[in-house]
Amino acid sequence: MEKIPLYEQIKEALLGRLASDHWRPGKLLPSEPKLAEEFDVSQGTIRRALDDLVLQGLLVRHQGRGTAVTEHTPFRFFHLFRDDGVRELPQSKTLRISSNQASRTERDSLELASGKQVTRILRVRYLNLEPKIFETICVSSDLFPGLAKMSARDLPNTVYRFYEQEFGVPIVGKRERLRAATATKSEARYLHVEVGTPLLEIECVAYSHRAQPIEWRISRCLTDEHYYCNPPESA
Amino acid sequence: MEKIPLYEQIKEALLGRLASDHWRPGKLLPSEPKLAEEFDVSQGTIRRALDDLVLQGLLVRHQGRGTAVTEHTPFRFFHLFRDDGVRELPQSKTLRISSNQASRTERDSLELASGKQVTRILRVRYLNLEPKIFETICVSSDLFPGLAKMSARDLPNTVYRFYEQEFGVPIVGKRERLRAATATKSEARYLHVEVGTPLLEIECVAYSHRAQPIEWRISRCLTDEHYYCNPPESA
DNA sequence: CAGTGGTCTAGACCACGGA
DNA sequence: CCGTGGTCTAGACCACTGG
Repeated sequence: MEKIPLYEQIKEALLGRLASDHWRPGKLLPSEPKLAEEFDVSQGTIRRALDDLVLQGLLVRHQGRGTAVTEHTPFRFFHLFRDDGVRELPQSKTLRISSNQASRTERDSLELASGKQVTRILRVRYLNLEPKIFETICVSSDLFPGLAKMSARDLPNTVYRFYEQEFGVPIVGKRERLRAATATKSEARYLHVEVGTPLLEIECVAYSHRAQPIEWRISRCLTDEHYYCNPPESA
Repeated sequence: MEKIPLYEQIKEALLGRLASDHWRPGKLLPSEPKLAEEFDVSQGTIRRALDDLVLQGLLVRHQGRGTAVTEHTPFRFFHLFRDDGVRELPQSKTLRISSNQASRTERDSLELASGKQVTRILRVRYLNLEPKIFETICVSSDLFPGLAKMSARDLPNTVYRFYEQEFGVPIVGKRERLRAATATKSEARYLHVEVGTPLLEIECVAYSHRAQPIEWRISRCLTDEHYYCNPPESA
């Protein structure tokens, strides 16, 4: 019936260990010969599986050292660049954390059953000390218990690392949809611009292993001094 | 001194043949054993080189048939989707083709020496019969001789295929920068909207083999019924 | 130095496509 | 049916990292 290649099965098995906190980011995996022995396949087959995961960005190889779980750099999923090409680390100020029943759109994006609760985060992000991004984040309350009761003050700048360390939920990919929009009254106030100023709207679903949607986010960005780049530049 | 892997050298050699019109899109390459014999390496090394080129999107494999040069689908580099997720083929109306000395920005984007000539194309693109994109295209006149003297009527809908077939210049990759903007008076007229309507600006450099920049393009898009997607969806 | 991943080989068997 | 690419093996040698 099934003719799934060995290396695919091994990828699945490794994904399982990555999904559970079996291996933490930065940690070295067993060496290729070890894995080959464990799965009872040749080293070449292990390499094929690892190569795929490296390509997906989940693993990093270092000749002479070993293969490690990728550490999240804050830039990994941040696609805004300053006009001169430099990437800046955004500072975030959380405005509000609240919890409520998921809307239709939220349920669709996060693949939730109707009636489920979501936690929403509202925040402003600063680039070079100026407010540039107005952001709404939405996650399933089930996956992030206690998040709704946190103080806005305690939420870190970059939440993906936080998701992983506090809730054991790794973000490994995302899908973004972009549109042009204009600033609402509230956005205009927070971003220090006039109502109607053009904004770049980034609607984004972040995924964990096996394409499970974790976070739905809408970022509305001032692009007077920055641009969104695809694919991300090296610098 | 040199420690370039064999498969990298082979990739280079194959790229050379792809760049010259040695092999045309859709054409089958020699089989792996043939190539292995020709380059005097093992089949595994050939596979490694081909795998890389497939990953770059230059080649396509078909089990039982062979390895072929990728044919350009009009969608390959078109990232706009209708709100319901469907991709439409844009219709284009060319407004003007002209030739002039390259500006500073154009020289930088296309890596041209100062004083070089460029050919500019101005056009409007339609989605579902409605004008949605106002586009400026800029290419080196040296690479596209005679293009400036063409009639706007004779320019096809999708130019990348045209570049390749008429001028032997294949487009294999691009880099896009996105910003939010507002419609100028001229854009407003062509797109049937009011001045100040928000537009998604896509500034894009298209590359040929070995990262040679070929085309610089600015598309200003109405995103009232469409969105830009990264990464591109399957559908 | 021992152990890691990086490259390369020579072979095997299988799944698929076309004549 | 043969030739194609797809998977898998077992082993070689090299380059790099760390102690």
